[in-house]
Amino acid sequence: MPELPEVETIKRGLEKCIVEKKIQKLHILCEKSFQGEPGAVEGQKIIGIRRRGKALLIELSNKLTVMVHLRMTGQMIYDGSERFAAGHPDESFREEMPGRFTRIYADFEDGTHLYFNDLRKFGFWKVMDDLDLASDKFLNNLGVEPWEMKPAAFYEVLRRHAKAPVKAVILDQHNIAGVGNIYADEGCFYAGILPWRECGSLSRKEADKLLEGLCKVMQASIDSGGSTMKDYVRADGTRGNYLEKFAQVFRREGCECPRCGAEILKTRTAGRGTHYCGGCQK
DNA sequence: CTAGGATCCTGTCAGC
DNA sequence: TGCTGACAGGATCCTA
Repeated sequence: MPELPEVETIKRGLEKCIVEKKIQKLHILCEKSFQGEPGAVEGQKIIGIRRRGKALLIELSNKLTVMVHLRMTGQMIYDGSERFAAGHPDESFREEMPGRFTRIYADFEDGTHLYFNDLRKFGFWKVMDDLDLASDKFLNNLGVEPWEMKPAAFYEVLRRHAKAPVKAVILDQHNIAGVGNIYADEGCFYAGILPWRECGSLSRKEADKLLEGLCKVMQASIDSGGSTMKDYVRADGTRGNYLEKFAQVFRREGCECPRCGAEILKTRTAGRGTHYCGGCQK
């Protein structure tokens, strides 16, 4: 599940691989995954890559931007002298490209390729001009990046959604950008808060700690992006390891809590699998 | 305005 | 073995 740190990792990886390269041809293998005219992209040079929340924005020499959203199972794979892949952590990036799950791919002028794989077809590429960008609903309604969120503003958000569970509110991209299921659980664990607590029941101190936790777990994951990337790049297909390295509760049900030793449990909150420690989260 | 559930898609896995 | 249903979880849409 690509969340903010995974998308940032892709951005940093692709910056080194595809900036300054010219797109020769774009292959659309799944119509649903691509919005726009492939012809508007072909012949263009990639001049920069930005990220906003979980969205990747690839800027082209003709002023158009390709917005890429990986949703749940998207992967970006660059195949040059070596292979860089990041996004949804499964093994399909090791396969021959284009593969079973390749929905779009680009041929660069220098003979290298960029593949977009997406098992469940929820992700997309969308060609946009300045007007589209300025009026885009997703981008316009997106909350601020976690590290730009002021503690007072975060507390305000929680007051506004006083009856909703904490986890639902931090997952909502309108409230804060980039948090997904993994970092929502990890942030709640950091703050010692049960994810289904009503937002209105949090003290200012708890709210501050939650915001701090979200920033810290995501920053730690971004900082390890280099090693994650390296793992993905290897031809032997070793899996990226941010979950093993950093997750305290996510997919750890049945394990011992690293903080208090109680058992990590799993339940459902806000319609999602939710991992928590019954011992030290209140 | 908010809260909560259904929806989109496809592969994997548990249970019979 | 082969079927069925639950599950995965980002964002949008719909209803109350």
